[in-house]
Amino acid sequence: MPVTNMRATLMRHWQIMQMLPRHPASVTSKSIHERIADAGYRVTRRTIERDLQGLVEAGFPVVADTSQEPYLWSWDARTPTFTLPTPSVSDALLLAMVRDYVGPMLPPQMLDALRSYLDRAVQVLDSAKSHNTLAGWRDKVHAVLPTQALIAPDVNPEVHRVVSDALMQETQLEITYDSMTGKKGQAMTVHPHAMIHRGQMTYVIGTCWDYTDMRHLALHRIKNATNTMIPMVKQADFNLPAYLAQGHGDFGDGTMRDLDIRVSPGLGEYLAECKLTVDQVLTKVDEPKGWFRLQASLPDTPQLRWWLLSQGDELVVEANPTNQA
Amino acid sequence: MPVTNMRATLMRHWQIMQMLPRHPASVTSKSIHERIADAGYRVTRRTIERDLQGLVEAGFPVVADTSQEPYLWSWDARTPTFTLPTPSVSDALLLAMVRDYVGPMLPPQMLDALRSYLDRAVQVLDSAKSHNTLAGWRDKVHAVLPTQALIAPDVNPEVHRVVSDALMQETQLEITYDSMTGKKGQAMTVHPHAMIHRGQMTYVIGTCWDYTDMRHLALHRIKNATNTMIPMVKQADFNLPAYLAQGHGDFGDGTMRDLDIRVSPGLGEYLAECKLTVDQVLTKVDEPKGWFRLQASLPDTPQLRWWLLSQGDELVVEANPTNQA
DNA sequence: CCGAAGTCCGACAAAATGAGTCGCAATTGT
DNA sequence: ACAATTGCGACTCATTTTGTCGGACTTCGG
Repeated sequence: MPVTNMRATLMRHWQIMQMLPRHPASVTSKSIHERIADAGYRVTRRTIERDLQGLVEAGFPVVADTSQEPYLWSWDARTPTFTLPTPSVSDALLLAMVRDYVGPMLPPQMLDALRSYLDRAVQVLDSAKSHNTLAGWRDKVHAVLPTQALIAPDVNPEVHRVVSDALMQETQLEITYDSMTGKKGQAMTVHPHAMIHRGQMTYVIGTCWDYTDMRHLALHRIKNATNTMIPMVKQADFNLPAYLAQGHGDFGDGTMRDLDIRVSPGLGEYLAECKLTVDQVLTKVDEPKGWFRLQASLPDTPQLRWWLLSQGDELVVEANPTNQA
Repeated sequence: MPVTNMRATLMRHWQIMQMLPRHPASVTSKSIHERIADAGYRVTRRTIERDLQGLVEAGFPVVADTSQEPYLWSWDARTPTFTLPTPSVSDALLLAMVRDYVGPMLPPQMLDALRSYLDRAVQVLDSAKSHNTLAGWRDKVHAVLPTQALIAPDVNPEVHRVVSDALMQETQLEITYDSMTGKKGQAMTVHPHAMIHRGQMTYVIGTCWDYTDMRHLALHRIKNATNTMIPMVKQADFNLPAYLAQGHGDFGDGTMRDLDIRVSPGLGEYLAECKLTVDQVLTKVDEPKGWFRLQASLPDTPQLRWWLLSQGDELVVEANPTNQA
């Protein structure tokens, strides 16, 4: 005597689809049944089995690994990411540009994670072409990078996945590492405490073996990684924000800097619109004709110094640059 | 006599959900019926009506504007973006970092388009916390911006939407524009030819009234925009890549530059991993002890010059900088 | 090598519900 | 004001869904 409410079937299918992971991850019909039951659907296991098969027959890219029992169900590895609601045309246009724009400046693993979403946008645009009068959007939009694009080192996606998992599960890692000093393939046991992205590089911050000092391991220099599933030894006093504030990882140390600079007319007009801080003060000066004086208070970071340097002769630092508030 | 195959209903529901736009855009049951029919589903309009109502009753955030007939159907404006397959934990971790990483350096409209996707990732992580042993992922990951974050000017989302639509539909725009020279709220008729993002700013490239010269209009200076739906007058010889190559928009002009520079030990090691080009040649030199010589051939862009300048005394240009191949 | 436990699947029957049809009332547009 | 559209309740029939059961097969452990 099924207690099926009106549209229970539709919702159940929906839920099942949400539970399926993308290949190579997978789930058994049993675990789906349990989770579906937890969600309040009182149906038989047989029904779940039929549902799964039904999804396949309905044309969804759902696959079962029947080489062993119990069968392992998952979305086909190549399944594009569906999104609902479907992005509107102007959303999609923007997303297509995001891809060109951030692509070159993102670490490659980050881009991989984004790509399936962004590709969806391109799909939408291409399919909208027929409905709408979408004439060649590719020729109409362009993105210019604000920075020089460096080519990021390759990170093995498998390594990235294993390291992320261990980080989240707080388990020990076994890795082989090509150290900067040239030693290749060194085997190490790592207790991962944190992960940071900096520029194009990704680092794991952790301790090795029984040592208590933190080391930075560049992800692209890790050649193999296995998750031992042994709980890691946590350094109780480790705290990422505090650690970074101490100057590790090229962050600012939280001190503010009172900037007082003189900028060229061109840069001045640019900064009037693209502000350095929301409360910056920009005033015209007479000395170099047409120039501006800009005062602002902002965190003192290496990036800021870089930026100041990179402006060349468009910018003159007025007050003592290392003056701190 | 319904000719319903086995899982046709599920697929039809799926299709309908894909057709619904997010509020405030909307569709009528009639247009859905037509498109569903085009997709090969031979069902009555009555069935579509029932389907829509069924989705609401099933708990989907689908809303109908019944204040007038025909009813207007859409996803609720606050509907978060669903994604299928659901991102895995390591995907989601990466996406959560993408948000912190690219957020400050993206033009705000771009970020808006991404946000709903990225928020989904955070959702996944927070919900995974219970299943998995996800202990405080927020304290474990961090992203450091590679560049100084400038605060981008605000763009009216409505303006952005209208301009994008006109660009895609090739129709004329009526806008009011605050020109750089100080003239405020000037009414203009624009024939939009292209849109570019450069740094934090977004520009429409187009002609105004009956003039034939291209103008760059900064999106954040457009205060109002209406799509007249009148077909635009196209400049037949306009071609975005060619136009940009002529130097408009601060692009390179396509010429290559043979770079021959000397870099400090620190920068050299960095560049060994984060290459400027795939075929760069990096060799040790003796002159300044520990320094490297780097040779590479790459497009000559303003960004490259900026980058060269920004390295300060870490870098010495060896050959004639304006030498072109 | 054998048995126990688990898994998949076909078959069957009863119940639920999906879907076509019709007609009426309300809204919209000319 | 009239014609056309639209939404919706009601009715009916047949398709589908779903629980149950049993057989065949797989896996695992001793």
